[in-house]
Amino acid sequence: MARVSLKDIAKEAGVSVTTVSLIINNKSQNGRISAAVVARVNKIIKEKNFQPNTIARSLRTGKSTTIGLIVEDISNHFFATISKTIELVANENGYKVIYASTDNDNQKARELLEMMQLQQVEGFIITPTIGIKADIEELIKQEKPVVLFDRYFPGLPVSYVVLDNFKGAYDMTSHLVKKGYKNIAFITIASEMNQLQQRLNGYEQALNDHRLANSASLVLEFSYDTSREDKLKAIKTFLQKNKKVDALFFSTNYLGIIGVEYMTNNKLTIPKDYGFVSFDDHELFKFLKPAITVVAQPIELLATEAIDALLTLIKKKNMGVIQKKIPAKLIHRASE
Amino acid sequence: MARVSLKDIAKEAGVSVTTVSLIINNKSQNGRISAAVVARVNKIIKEKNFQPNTIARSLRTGKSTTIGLIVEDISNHFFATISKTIELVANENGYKVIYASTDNDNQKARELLEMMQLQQVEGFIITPTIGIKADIEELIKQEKPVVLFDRYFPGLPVSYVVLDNFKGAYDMTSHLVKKGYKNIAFITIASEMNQLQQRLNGYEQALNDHRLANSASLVLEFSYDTSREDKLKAIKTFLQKNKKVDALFFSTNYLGIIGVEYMTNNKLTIPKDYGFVSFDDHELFKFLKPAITVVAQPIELLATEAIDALLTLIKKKNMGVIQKKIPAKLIHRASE
DNA sequence: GTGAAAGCGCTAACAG
DNA sequence: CTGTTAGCGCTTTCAC
Repeated sequence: MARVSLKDIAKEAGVSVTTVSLIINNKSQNGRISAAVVARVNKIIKEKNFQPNTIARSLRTGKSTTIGLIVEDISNHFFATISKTIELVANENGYKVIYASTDNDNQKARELLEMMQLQQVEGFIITPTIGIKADIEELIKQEKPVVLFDRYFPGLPVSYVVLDNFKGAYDMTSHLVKKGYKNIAFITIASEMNQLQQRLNGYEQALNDHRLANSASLVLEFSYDTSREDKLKAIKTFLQKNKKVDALFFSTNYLGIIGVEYMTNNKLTIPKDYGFVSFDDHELFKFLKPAITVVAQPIELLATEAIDALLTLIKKKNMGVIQKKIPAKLIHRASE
Repeated sequence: MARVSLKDIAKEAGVSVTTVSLIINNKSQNGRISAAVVARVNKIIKEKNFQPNTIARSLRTGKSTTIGLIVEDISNHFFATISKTIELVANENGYKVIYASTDNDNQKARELLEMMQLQQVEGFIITPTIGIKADIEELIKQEKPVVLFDRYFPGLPVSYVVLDNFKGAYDMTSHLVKKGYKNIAFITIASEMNQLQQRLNGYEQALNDHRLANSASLVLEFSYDTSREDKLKAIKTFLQKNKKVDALFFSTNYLGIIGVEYMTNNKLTIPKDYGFVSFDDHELFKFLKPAITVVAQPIELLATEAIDALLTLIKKKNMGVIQKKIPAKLIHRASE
């Protein structure tokens, strides 16, 4: 059951390899090849179960029909779901996807980029780490199709598909204000990554627009590597110092989960003691009683926008720049 | 900045392509090439930033250094985590991985298999659906390295790495018996998939061995597509009919979660009203008060065993069969 | 309408 | 120690 090659088919059919190649690539159109030959060749292809060798074809055409997907962490629900959609759409369009996780490590990100270029991927979808800006610029210079995902480098003329973090935080904060909360605390991570920064901005802007005091003390910032226990303690201290706080807005779901833990530990109830909302949805938030109101990312949409953008970049060689901010979705439940 | 080829390097260095090829493949060993030449060529390679074209190499050698990973659903935490480890180990060994999800659909599984063969993957790790047994057999006949994952076809001489579901359920049930529970209910899905079947078997065997009545009525079986609401109702009916039940053993985590919901809805407390354990761990189980005791899958271990198995199958052409059942891990928390 | 032949970039006999 | 050369399987130009 050795692999049959195009040549075998040609021999069997008594035609040249050219003819067979034209037929399998549907270039037999405009009457180039006689219908009879097409039929005969196709029959033999079926019989012998011939499948063109993708690698040879790639070598010849210079296209690998492979795209590279680099995410922060594929084992994370958000990225896993994203990947699934991307893979699906890519497959539908005849592309394979090879993927890898950076774990937010610049060095690893760079290595992965290199590995994928070696593999001659035709384009990239990348969740960039802070340190690979230069590498991305290099990619662009080489006219490789690239779309950044989840975060981007403001100012860089590179395509991206990200959530509109500012507006998401802005809307949720406004919602809280309208509900009557007067002292909304924002609990976040101090991060160079612009998504979190923009969530903070959205929160502050909303407070300003509603003429509520935007005292810095209502923002609690952790550093990235603060332990769970320390966060719990910090929340306690923060809340004891700021007794007027009546609502808690967590900037990510894993922070929100710690918040939930704080509430249970201290026998506090939602929303009686504090209005409680979080950025990013999570299984747990739906499950809790009361369920937690969140500003959620439209995961499917983000994924299709990203892969669509990449596919159009690959198709049209004119290398435009596609930059999209996708609106977040407020999901009202019962925690505020 | 056009790609430089091996030929360019050879010309630049004033040597033949063979020499360069030998050098980049580290076959310059046993004194074949003079150290001086090696140094010179390497220098030029660095300068020109030459990277061998993987596709050409694949075409020539017949090896794609790509493996295919087919899981049930990459957006599921279990498979996502598995994938991450597999990808990591594969990369370390110079392999790329292309992946896809079957969503438990036979047709889709078959298409993915075909797509990946087209891509000339060197081996497969597959979470099989019920209906692709024949396709797997075909793969084996063609001597393609294959390792089945998570489930397998008993009797088929195909490599696999799966959890020891029987023993996991057996041990948990025994543990419950030893704790003094007399009427342990087992809540599961009626499925053709042998993992769940074996969990049930483990439960029943343990009861028999401990000479506890194994009346069929202590097993509650849902069909795969029963809705959440219907499951909740069915649990209620079941428990009303079987008042003596004192412990609940759920056969998967998503069933366990519904179980938790049932408990909260009905103001039942764990473990006072019912001892409560589940197969498969979950974020929620760790978080709850009391936290739920589970029999967990050692995810990392399963993944490394699977990729290791595949890699050794690829390496040694003698096509052995590697079949492993990995022991599950009882995680004692406070729910029983 | 169809075929001959070149060549994508690389590896590996084989020759010297 | 190093070079010549024949392909891997396919697409594509050009010729008939």
